[in-house]
Amino acid sequence: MYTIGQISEMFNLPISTLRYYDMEGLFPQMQRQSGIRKFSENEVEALRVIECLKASGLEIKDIKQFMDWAMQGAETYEKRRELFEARREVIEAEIANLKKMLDMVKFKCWYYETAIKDGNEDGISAMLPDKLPKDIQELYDNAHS
Amino acid sequence: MYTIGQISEMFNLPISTLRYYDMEGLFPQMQRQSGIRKFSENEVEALRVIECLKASGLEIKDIKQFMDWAMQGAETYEKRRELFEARREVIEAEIANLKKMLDMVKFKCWYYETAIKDGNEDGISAMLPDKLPKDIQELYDNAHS
DNA sequence: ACTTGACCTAAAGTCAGGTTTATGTATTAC
DNA sequence: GTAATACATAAACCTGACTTTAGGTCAAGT
Repeated sequence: MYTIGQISEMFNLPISTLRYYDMEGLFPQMQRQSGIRKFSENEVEALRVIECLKASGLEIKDIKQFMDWAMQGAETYEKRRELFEARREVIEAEIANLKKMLDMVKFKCWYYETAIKDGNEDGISAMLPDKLPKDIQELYDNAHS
Repeated sequence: MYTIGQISEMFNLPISTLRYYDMEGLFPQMQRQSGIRKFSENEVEALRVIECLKASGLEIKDIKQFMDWAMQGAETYEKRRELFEARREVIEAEIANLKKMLDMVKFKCWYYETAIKDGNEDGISAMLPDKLPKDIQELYDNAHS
């Protein structure tokens, strides 16, 4: 069992955020001891799920919906499975997009390194759009596709 | 040269968002023809950079800062290089985090598939935390590390 | 001529996701 | 006994990133 302060340190989240999540109903199982929140393994796991659903772009109210389903037991297994299947696709798409963004960023790193070396962007401009060094060309093409 | 409507379709962004970006100073080079915005290749590339910096978590005002640097020419190459190096680290960290979240989501997909098959969560509970099927155990361990 | 559609601005409005403030309680440290 | 620390609540406040509204210009089609 943990206090809100301990959980705040464990997850590196402000106490105010944890209380806000609680108010929004994200810890439907949480117990209290004379008014004080008691976070158990149950809530720790809930927080891991919250972070994961948040990372997938889900809104707080939809995370609450999931918590509500979890309280309803076996009859909502299918809904919960569908939710995670959908989040899986969203996260996979997001990773793919970030990889593309990363290639753009890597290209720009090379771009400015080269501009610093040359003192100007003229040499680079002359190589655009398809006469870049092979590995850089790949980054550029991927970032501009 | 493109109109705001064409750019809106190209990037799948609302016209209002493009005008908002312009108001925030993200297209410092943009020309106008009797009041009407003319997006050139320059602005198209700016927008690609905007999307990439946004994806890396940069705020609009910091993207404007970058655009201001770009207007100042060669003297800000180093600042711009440092910015992209920093964004690179942020994006790499974000991809790593999303991969972890993805493992949690995959674990949960298996969890509910199994719960649906079994009609309850008892069998799964009995396998936790370290007697899961090998491939699932890997997902679980990664998601809980 | 007049309607339609695409553009324009300035200003107000919206929304999610917290954070801060003001006030109070309960336990521990000296 | 009193000061510090950690907890509590309700309600107000804040921020970033848009979006909507209200009003206007301008060119093309019928």
